[in-house]
Amino acid sequence: MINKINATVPRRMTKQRRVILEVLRGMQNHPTADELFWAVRKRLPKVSLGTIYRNLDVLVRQGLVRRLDTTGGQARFDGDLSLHYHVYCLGCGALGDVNADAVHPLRMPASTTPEFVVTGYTVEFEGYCPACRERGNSNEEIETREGPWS
Amino acid sequence: MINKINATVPRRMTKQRRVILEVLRGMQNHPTADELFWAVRKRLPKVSLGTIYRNLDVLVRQGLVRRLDTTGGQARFDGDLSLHYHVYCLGCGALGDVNADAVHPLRMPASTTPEFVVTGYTVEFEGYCPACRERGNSNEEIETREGPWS
DNA sequence: ATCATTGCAAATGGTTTGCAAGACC
DNA sequence: GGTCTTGCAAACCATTTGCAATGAT
Repeated sequence: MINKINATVPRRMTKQRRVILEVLRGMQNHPTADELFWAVRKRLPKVSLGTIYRNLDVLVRQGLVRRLDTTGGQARFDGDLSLHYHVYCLGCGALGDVNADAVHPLRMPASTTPEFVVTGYTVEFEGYCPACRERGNSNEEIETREGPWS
Repeated sequence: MINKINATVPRRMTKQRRVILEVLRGMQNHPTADELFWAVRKRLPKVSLGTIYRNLDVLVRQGLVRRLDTTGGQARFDGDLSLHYHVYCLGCGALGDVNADAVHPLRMPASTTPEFVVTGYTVEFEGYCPACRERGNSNEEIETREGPWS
């Protein structure tokens, strides 16, 4: 979906790179780099976290992996390249998937302050995952919002 | 816009807290904690960065300040509580404002995977600010996206 | 043979926290 | 006066980076 790639992307395929991609594709949890690290370690007991980060960066630049800069600090990674959105769990930080056709596309705003060239947008839904929904309904209070927010 | 607040929020008003809020309200740049720190330092030469962070946290919990978890890692803060959205500059990380009525409200998705209770959403536009637009058009290539993305 | 890539460890950078002294109500 | 808050510094945590050794083409 990215039309132009600015720099040359490494193409060499190492064992680590291949396994990282395979393991990521086999997970549906949108793992953090650290979660992926431990998953990959089961197959390559000597991989280092730095290798995970470096390869994720390469794979993102190759367009084989999506980096999700979700709420909550840690980046998450997605091997599913199809267009879809995500729901962030306000209770535990878990991510869920939202089908693309459930979301009406937004028009680019005609003007901004100051005047940006607007080229795209990001949408992230939020709410509570099945587990946190139960916890939330019993002990804690769930914040609800009256309208859209940013 | 938040209906329930879960914990007791400190109410004591210190000089630092007041000045931090005043300075933030006087800025339109959506400063990072560090930028705000230096701005506040001009008035309170002895404030520490920790105090900035602690007070921003309190002010956010009091509902007097919005924390913006934008792309790019660093949190940014907004003293403007009115409903509006933001544009992120892919070139330099600057933030601009998008008027609320330029954005058609989204419906909450009926179902997600797994089944979340969806309570809200976040929208962030992206593009290039006036300064980076010039730079981008000359030297570097600007990535454009065919459709919405998340 | 060349040069990207690895593992390791140290460095980075934003944010948080422990603590004793000081300020608010 | 009691407790919240401050300044300072150290701690934290996710991520990045320098380097000599290793691996892919």
